[in-house]
Amino acid sequence: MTQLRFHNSLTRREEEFRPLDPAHVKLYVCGPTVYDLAHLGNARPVVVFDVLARLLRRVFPRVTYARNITDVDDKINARARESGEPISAITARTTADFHRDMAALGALPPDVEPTATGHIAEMIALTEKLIARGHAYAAEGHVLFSVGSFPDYGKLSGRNQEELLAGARIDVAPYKRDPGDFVLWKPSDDETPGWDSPWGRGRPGWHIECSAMSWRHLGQQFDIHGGGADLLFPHHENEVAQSRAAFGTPFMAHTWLHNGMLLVNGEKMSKSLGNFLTVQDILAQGPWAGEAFRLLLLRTHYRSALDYTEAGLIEAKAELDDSYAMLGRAPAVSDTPLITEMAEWALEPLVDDLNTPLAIARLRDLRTLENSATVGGSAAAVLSRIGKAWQPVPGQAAAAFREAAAVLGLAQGDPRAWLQGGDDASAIEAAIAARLAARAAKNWAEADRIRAELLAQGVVLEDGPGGTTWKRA
RNA sequence: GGUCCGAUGGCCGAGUGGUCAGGCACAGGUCUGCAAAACCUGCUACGGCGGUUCAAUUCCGCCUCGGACCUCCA
Repeated sequence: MTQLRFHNSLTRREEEFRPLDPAHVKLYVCGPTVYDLAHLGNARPVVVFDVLARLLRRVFPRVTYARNITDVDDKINARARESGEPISAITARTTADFHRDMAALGALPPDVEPTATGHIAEMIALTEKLIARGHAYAAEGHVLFSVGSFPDYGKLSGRNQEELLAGARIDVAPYKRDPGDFVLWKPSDDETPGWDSPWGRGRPGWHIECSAMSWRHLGQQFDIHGGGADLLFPHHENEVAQSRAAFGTPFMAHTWLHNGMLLVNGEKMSKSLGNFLTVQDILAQGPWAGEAFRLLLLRTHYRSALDYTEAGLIEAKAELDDSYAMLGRAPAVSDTPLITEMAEWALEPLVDDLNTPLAIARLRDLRTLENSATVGGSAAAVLSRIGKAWQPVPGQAAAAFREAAAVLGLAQGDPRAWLQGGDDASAIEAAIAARLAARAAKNWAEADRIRAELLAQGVVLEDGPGGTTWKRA
């Protein structure tokens, strides 16, 4: 079995991944708070952990991937007050938008997608456990987690409690015993969503929901917990404290993975800064944009910061154009050990902390191998560089490319649809036929005029030995 | 102020104690009626200063710059 390695935020080291149960791997990722359209930064963990889930499914017999929907939150309440739109309408619409946007980025749905409002009972149960074990206390209608009761608090984010307080930009609520204590449950007035609880009508704090939902769907302890690096503290730190303190366990998730931030113009994209681009903004650029953005995300290692640029998106599109063109040329072939070997080679970098940039580079090598086989040329340079003696016949490297790219969720579409999709193409075909006639008559001026005319319409012609093909620019 | 991360060629972006990343752009070539596409070739980089070492872009220290986090944040 393939040995995966991940950089574990908990230990700050790369380590071998050993599932608690190799027959059933469990993954939890923090999902969106549904009050507004997903921005580019929201998309990064979705795409990154989608690749992780695909990889895990390839390696292990069973994987459960849980990603929550946070549908109770004060930002949602605030949005409802501003707009007058009912909360349930906001969350339902935003959830649907989220699903649509993530599907456009090629992200498969998680196996389970629990909602916070669907797990109020579990949150209350967890809070009761924490009170019973002396890790939480009720005060003025609130229930607070007592960080002083949990010695390991700060271990995940690598800080001690004194440090946390030193530069804290917070007003400490008077009912807190310790400034670091955080809310598990808080009271709701009549205008605010609330549920009956042992502490009166109220609503959960932010962090408790993930502890409750991961517990319900994955158990007290599970393999991997993922999310954005900005969630490391306080969100994940608090989750760990809640879950471990409630269950008396030595860890919550064994491995913690955090994706780096997506920047725009060198600055973190965030709703509070107002400098965010939505996934919709990207998708509006064309039917190619979702997959191009996915490729853009995966061309940078998940733990690094990624500075989004328009030029990068265009470059990603061009790369997909080339890949689909290659796939479109390649003949269909039956499976062979060589195809499997080439695909495995391309995917090999993923086992080392999800090195998608290197896997993509290898995909490009497979593309070159295919092109040299089908279009013509020498594969010697590539084979020499990668130290392989492969001699694929036309179609084989393309098949390996497809198989490997599937794990990245890329290049799975119909090449013809990618290159020639859009409006009715009959006029283009007619123009090409007219040009072929002109060429046959050696009327180069007319042939070139037609070609220029099509180019002005965004149609690029390519004359090959098998005839003239075209694609939209 | 505290904690952490990063700095690679015109741009993007892997990786490594000593032989190659890769892509884009650019230049030349093969092919083509000319192009385009494809293939080939070139473009020999690792922020600064010290240290360890036979050898440092890679390890260590300091510095500079950038970014993230310090209870809204993916």
